[in-house]
Amino acid sequence: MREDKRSQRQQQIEAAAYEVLEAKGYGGTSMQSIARQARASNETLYNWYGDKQGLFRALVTRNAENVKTHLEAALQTDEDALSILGALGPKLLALLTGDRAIALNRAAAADGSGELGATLAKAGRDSVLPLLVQVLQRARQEGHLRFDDSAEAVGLYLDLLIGDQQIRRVIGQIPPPTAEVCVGRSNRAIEHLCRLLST
Amino acid sequence: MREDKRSQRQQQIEAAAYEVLEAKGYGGTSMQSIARQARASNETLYNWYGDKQGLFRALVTRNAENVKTHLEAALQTDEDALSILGALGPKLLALLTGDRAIALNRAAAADGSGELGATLAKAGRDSVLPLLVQVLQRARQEGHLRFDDSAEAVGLYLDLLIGDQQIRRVIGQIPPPTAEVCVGRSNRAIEHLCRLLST
DNA sequence: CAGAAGACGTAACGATCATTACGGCTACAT
DNA sequence: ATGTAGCCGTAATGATCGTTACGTCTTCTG
Repeated sequence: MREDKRSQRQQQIEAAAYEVLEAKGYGGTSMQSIARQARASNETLYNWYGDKQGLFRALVTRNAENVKTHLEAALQTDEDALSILGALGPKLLALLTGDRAIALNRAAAADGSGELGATLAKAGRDSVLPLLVQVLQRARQEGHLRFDDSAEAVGLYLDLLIGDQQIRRVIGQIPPPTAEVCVGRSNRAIEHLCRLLST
Repeated sequence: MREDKRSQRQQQIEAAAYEVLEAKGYGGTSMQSIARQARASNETLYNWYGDKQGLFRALVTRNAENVKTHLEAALQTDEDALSILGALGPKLLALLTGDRAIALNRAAAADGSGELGATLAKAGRDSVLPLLVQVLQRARQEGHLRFDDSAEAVGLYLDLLIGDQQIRRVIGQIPPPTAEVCVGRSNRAIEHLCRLLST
């Protein structure tokens, strides 16, 4: 129960960090502002996360876990592989272009050392890609797709699904996509993928 | 000749800004470090650009002009539209994922106000898109492509050509693509575009 | 050649930030 | 109950940054 309270408090702190981050950007987010927003102490933040990068590293890894969990849940069906993709796509796109993920990408972009970016990539892409490979290979097994290189097929799918939506979100050019837009892009991606990887 | 020297000096200062920016990231780039790198005075920087955002706004707009100029040059041929696209694609991809453009995108991501991002989008995408629309419509006129919505066709082309290369570059996940990679992605994009927009 | 304009180097000012430190308070353990 | 560990609020430290100011020097103008 001691651990319970602590993990609950950490969630509050990390939620506060997201609030400040989404409102002020990475440069405008100070440890003191996070502490103030969470009604926590500066000392606690440093005791728990070490330093500022440590806090954001925690945000990145926890967010990646969330994404992976959501996607794995969508995978636990016995449906047709393309149907799985139809459910997975909008969710993945919404997660990758949501306020949280975009805020983290902005933080990684602002981080000169590149460590946050590496963490973001390792925790995010490297955990999502295998799941997609699984789905596409299942689609191939079911005869819906034909390809030799799994990585290339996944890359093509991601290009079609995500495209430049993430970078445009990161520089503030477009608002978060609506659920309808996510579904639309996902359907378009599947349709095009089938057309390109059939014969 | 007075203007000559000044514009030359501005180029040196902006080159110095890029050097610091690419080395230290937006957060780590101070006006004083730029002045030091350019062996210029702080006062000069502020007299010429107003403030820090003004300097980066100048970088963004000048870079966009460069991109537009390069692409318009590639357009001034009488070749087949798809051949033009074959020459345009690698160049566009190389420009959008080059060190300069990526550094600017990082700056826009770190800028809390979103003004840099808006400038980057307006000067970049809004000036490049019409050129691509022109090429694709020419390809349609020549019978190579079939589509109703020009904007959608260009969007599809950009998704296939650029995909998530820009965002992955921005967070430091991948190095600048080689010329061969640019040509490869461009050819793949054209091939897929033809397959998707033919019948 | 005299004078003005502008650029340079340096320094200063006020603000903010990451990080550390400290005294008071709460909650759990013994 | 009493002690203790951990958290809160506040503040201090040292550094950096954006921005402004100033005296000097170069360079062009008349």
